[in-house]
Amino acid sequence: MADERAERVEREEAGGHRDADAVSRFVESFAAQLVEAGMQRMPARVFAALLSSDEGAMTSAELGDQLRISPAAVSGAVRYLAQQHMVSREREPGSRRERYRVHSNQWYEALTNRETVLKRWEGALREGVTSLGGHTPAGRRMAETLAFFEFVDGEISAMMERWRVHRATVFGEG
Amino acid sequence: MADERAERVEREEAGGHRDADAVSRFVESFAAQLVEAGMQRMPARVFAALLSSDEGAMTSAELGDQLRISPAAVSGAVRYLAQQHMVSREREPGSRRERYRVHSNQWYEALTNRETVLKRWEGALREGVTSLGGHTPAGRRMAETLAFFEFVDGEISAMMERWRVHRATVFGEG
DNA sequence: CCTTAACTTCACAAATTTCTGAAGGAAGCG
DNA sequence: CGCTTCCTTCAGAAATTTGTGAAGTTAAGG
Repeated sequence: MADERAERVEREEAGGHRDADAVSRFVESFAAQLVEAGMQRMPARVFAALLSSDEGAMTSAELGDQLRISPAAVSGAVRYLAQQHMVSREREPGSRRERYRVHSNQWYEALTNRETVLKRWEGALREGVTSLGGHTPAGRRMAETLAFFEFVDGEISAMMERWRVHRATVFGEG
Repeated sequence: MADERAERVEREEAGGHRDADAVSRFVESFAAQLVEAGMQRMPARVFAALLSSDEGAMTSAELGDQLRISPAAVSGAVRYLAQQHMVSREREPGSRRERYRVHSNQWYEALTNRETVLKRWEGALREGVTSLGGHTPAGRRMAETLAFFEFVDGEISAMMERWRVHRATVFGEG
């Protein structure tokens, strides 16, 4: 308790004016939602931290410090997030430091771009239709499910296009 | 190996004309996709088995037999699936047996009806906007993300309506 | 070049999750 | 009303996952 308070004061003296406790509470609660949705704990926490940073970017050390986790944990989490295209890595030229950035409006596009996932589901279902036979009840059910995913696939890009328009009108061309 | 073959012959003699091996391969590969998407293993396997059954329904015993799992495992998996509205339970009147059914065209509606999830995300984000302050860069990023989820929320029901129309034209009013 | 800072990888300990066997009901059937 | 069948619950063994410390790698800076 005393430690946390001391740390918070220290950080605020360093120039920030944010309520570190409130931010931390948000980070943990948002991360919890992500975890419940299937994301691993560390990636979720790291992502939430980046999302709630003013820069939209943090260094490995900052992440480890705020989340109280080891450099190894940061490394693993960031590798995962980068693979999922939810963050990108930046090298500050002339430094060994790396910054991890969440591209505010690109990350949820990545979320919907689970295209990879959808495509794999479709592949598995297609295989199912083949092995069950399109004339069997099970095969027909499978074919319908497949059609649904294909439909969703097609709809999503249209939806994202509408979102970009909507976003531009509300938030301006960011 | 010999066991598997014997079992398959046995099942086919029992009246089925399906290639049990092929079905099983599909069940496992589709379940694997579901697992990768965050579902627990047993629910995923049970669900895949139901989906690929001709009836679209199986008893607890049939599930345990096909998947080689204990009644306890079936029970747990089915409870989870029922909570998620992905299967429903049926009591054959005058029997202690219970059948678990996947309503072919309702389960993926349940998938998109992760409304609950979306709403919770929105709640967490709203909290984030409040604690970060709408005037800070982080707060603005958060607000935009929130707007995205609200947008998606609204779009999904429209999309599902279009799907129902599309489905009716392709598969008939099933 | 050598030093040092920063990130990564790896092996392992700890925590968590998963599945089972066994015991405990509920509900049909005689 | 007791027997039997089926389902559920529960405690615990087994497997998996998770996060750490320590060693290794890369690249900047003197």
